[in-house]
Amino acid sequence: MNDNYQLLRRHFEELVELTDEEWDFIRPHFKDKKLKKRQFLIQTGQQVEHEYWIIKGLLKSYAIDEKGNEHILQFALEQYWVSDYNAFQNQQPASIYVDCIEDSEFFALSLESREIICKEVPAIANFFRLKSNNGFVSLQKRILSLLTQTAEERYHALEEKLPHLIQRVPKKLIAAYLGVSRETLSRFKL
Amino acid sequence: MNDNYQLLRRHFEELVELTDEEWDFIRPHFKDKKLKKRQFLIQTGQQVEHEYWIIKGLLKSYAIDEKGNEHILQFALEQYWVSDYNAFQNQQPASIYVDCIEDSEFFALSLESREIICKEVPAIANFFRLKSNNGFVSLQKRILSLLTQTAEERYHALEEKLPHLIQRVPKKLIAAYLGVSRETLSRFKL
DNA sequence: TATTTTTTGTGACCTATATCACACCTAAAG
DNA sequence: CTTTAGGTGTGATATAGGTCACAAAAAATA
Repeated sequence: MNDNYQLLRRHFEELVELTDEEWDFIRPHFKDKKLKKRQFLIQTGQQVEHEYWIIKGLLKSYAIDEKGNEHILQFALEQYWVSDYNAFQNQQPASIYVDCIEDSEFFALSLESREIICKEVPAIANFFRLKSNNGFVSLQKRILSLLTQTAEERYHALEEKLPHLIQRVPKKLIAAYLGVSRETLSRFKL
Repeated sequence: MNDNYQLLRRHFEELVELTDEEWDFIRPHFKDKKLKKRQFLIQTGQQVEHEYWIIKGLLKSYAIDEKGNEHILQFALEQYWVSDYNAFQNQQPASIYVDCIEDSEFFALSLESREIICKEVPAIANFFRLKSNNGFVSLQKRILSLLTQTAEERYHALEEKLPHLIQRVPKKLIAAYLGVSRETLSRFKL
């Protein structure tokens, strides 16, 4: 339990420095939460009061289109942050789902808590700024991959980037992430 | 000229509050720059020392694939920020191009300047954090549109979001942004 | 104005990927 | 164990969209 907070502190310290006093101030703002496989962290229409840092487990954030097809925005692994950021930041009803692919454990941070710790501890504001910048860059890369690569090339790129993930989740979810049908995905590989 | 700085100040003040002293501190970090149509702001391989706030004009940021096709990441209009953020933040060689679709004018902010003003003026750190969060959310929406919509649906969505833009740039650039060939784009519309 | 370059439309044809249908297999649940 | 629900592979066929080719229109430049 305590170890998990240590993990979180180290996560912050990958990008910024924190004094013990600063850490003591921010630590209580993170609330532990656990969910089992197939349980929802966020559902469309709901208010989104938190963002979550994943201690253990695996989740997916996704939208469902009119035809009922699932389209995955993000696979969220250990040490990742996840939420419906549009809903969270702009305090609007959620427009995506987030649920657990495996039993998972997180730290929940509310919007008020985030604003408080960002205000009181400039290093944390910087952490979130840098984190968000990195997230922005990752999404740009994904957009370029959707614009420039074939589904098969995207599959191989993912295989290279997160080899572990492909073993860990059903192929149909990989397909829903890559933007290709399960059948077509099953026809490439090798 | 002075007016442009006023515009920038107002742009910051859409998200955060600034005192006159804070503004006087940050203002000199923004350097005026102008380019004409077809000139490059950033080219692949170059070091990227600045991000830019657009006072006037229109630019595109894009990648070129092996077949020589252009894929547009962003159209950057007045009041938008643009750079190769991966290259800028991680101080790596640029992997995209940014050039002017129209004669343009910007304020350039160096990475050092950004870090200085973020450190000295917490409101500015917050501004960039919020801005980056919003950018992240926009890119997520674009990814979802690429995953869930047909090219024609994406065209109509863009038409609705930025009607003005469609008049302002050649259709082949709209096609390069939507991820569709110019011929196919020319076949929908109405 | 004349001339070159860029943009746009449209036909003919091709290809990646979607969809539907079914069989098999594996893993969880009773 | 046995049963049920997911997960996976593969054929047959349909379709959105790509590619190539050419001509007309519009815009930039001389």
